[in-house]
Amino acid sequence: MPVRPARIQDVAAAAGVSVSTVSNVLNRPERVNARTAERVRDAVAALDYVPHPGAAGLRTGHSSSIGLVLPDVANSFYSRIARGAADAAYEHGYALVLCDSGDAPEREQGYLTMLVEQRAVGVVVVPLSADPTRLTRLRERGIPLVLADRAISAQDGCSVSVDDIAGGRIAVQHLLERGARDILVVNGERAIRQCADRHQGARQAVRSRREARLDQVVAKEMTVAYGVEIARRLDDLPDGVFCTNDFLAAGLCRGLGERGVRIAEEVQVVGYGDLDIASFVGTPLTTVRQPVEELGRAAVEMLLDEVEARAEHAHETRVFAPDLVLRDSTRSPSAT
Amino acid sequence: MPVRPARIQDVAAAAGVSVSTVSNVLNRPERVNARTAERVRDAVAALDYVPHPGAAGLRTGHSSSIGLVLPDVANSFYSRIARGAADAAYEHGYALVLCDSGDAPEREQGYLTMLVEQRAVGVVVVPLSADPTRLTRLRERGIPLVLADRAISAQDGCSVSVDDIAGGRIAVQHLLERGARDILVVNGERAIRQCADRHQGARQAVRSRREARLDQVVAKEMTVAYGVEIARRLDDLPDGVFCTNDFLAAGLCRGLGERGVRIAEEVQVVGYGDLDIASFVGTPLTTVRQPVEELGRAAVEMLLDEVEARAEHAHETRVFAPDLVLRDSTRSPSAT
DNA sequence: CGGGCTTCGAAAAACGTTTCAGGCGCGCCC
DNA sequence: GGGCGCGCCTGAAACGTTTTTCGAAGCCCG
Repeated sequence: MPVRPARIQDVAAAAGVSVSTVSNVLNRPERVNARTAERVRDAVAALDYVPHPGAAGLRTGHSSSIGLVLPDVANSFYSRIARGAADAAYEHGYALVLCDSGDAPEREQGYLTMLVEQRAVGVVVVPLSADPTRLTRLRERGIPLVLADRAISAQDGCSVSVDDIAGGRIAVQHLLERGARDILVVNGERAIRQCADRHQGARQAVRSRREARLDQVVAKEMTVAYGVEIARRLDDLPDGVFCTNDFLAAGLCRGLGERGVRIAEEVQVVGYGDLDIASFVGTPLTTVRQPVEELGRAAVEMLLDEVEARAEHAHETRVFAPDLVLRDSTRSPSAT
Repeated sequence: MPVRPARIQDVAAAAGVSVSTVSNVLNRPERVNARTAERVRDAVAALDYVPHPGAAGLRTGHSSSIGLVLPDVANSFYSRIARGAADAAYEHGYALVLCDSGDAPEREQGYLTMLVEQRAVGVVVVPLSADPTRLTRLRERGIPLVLADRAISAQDGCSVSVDDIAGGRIAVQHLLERGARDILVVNGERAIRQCADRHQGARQAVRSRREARLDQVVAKEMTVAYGVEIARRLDDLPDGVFCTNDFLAAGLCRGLGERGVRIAEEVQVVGYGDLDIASFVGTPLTTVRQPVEELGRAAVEMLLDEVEARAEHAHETRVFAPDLVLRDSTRSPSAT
């Protein structure tokens, strides 16, 4: 039986005080006498009163929900972002509205206008395209915006991302430390920013060692199948391979396995992303781990800082450092 | 420069009509003359007016957000549910509030009260525990509830789930059809409802073939590692194995591989879940696919039916049928 | 030509809060 | 003893809609 929920007025009546006193007890307890406050709180409990944030928001102009727009929650990278964002939002008492644009720009747009309608207090976006003009509507409306996994010009808002250059660098540095000198980068399309960056990091690492050389082969898609294919076609074997994605790495290892090549002993392999597959695969992959949950969490926190500090908030571009997870694919059995 | 958004009043002024007319144009266009309507719409466009659903909700009593409470978005099963739910919510114009309880009952509870506060129009819950008493608060408030992946007594609300008994049955039926007669079920803890159900399905399938027999071994955890372990310990080989989870299946295949057993030819293996790993693994796994996105989508749709139909809505328990994805682990190379 | 009906549009109340401007009583100080 | 300040509380307006009630035209038909 859906009972009509108690309103603040009912509480006021029950406690024998005015509506505004109840409101004060709830929002600025210091303004009200301890004894009265207690009476009010008793009434709240007795009536099981829950405030109506919608009505409050109407008055204050603030809602208590923030938007999270991303291309596909079913993709583990994004769902990890969502996880971190949800955690942070929960801790700060905000509701997180999940907007899955499903790789469709018009849907991304639709979500943005929905968030404008809802008067979302701010939005975290993992944008579909590099072109940020779509986001101007938010900006016009004065809704704070944090971009994730993509840079934004500093005057327009905050952004969070993972340092892919550093990721490429530590991957290849590790290969170098483990003695590899003839290193191959198995990369995705260079048009993808992440791929270009990771390659650039790899080059940086190699540059510090005179005797090392770096090659690159580009896979059309970053899938296991293409990894296998590339392994089959390899003419002379490198002694270290850096795959810019774990799928490629997994495929490469399998392909090399088919050729009788021993991973780690003959060819050391480093992947990227620390996807589930990296640890499940025949020889578990050494790989670059990205603090993705942190990304989501930080995005929300920067957003809320902007929301709450308003005036003295300075836009910030926060870049997270990836690290390396050591597994068997770069650890020959002889080693400890 | 955060411009104060246009209100309905501004639109009315601009169009030279009253506030109520604007409202009517927006909500019940049939009530207003086409010419006036057009003028109003022009004004709306000119002022870039977006209605404030919070204010509307205040008046109508309905909000336009629905809650999705689940244990962990980063888990692919749940994130797929979220995907389906987000799709459905978007199509119906509702905002989906993501509530990740992170396996913590008190947090689940916290989210539920938050949803009550927000006057969510309804909630889809994938509950942490089988005990549904926690959900009574929602019920008391008259907030419709749909349970996902867990049954609910029909008078209390709708629920959606996947038929695990059928899943076990088709898995083992397939093994039988492919000639297996000595079948092993590699299962998880029998306390887990899914595991018990899948095993029951397996038994049903075997019962239809007199000459077939079914064994079971229980893994402490449903991980790749335990799968490997079980394969190593196996005394006499079955000719068909049904693993109630793809991780176990992947591990089992690897373990059997180590022993020189040829998958598919000597032992046919079926997994469960169609996780990413199933297709990436050395011999791609035949596995039971669950229509998880559909689950999420259906949950939201049933919820909205209850919300919108109210009186004539009948609670429903919808059970989805899984199907089989055929891959190499049950297809000997000789076969087509 | 007039009456009733239809069609449109307007005015105003209501939704549940917050907040601002006071107001009331009490104690303190002179 | 009176004025003043302070602590505590109240009344009322405002937030942006929807919806109900009602009035004003215009039309058809007799």
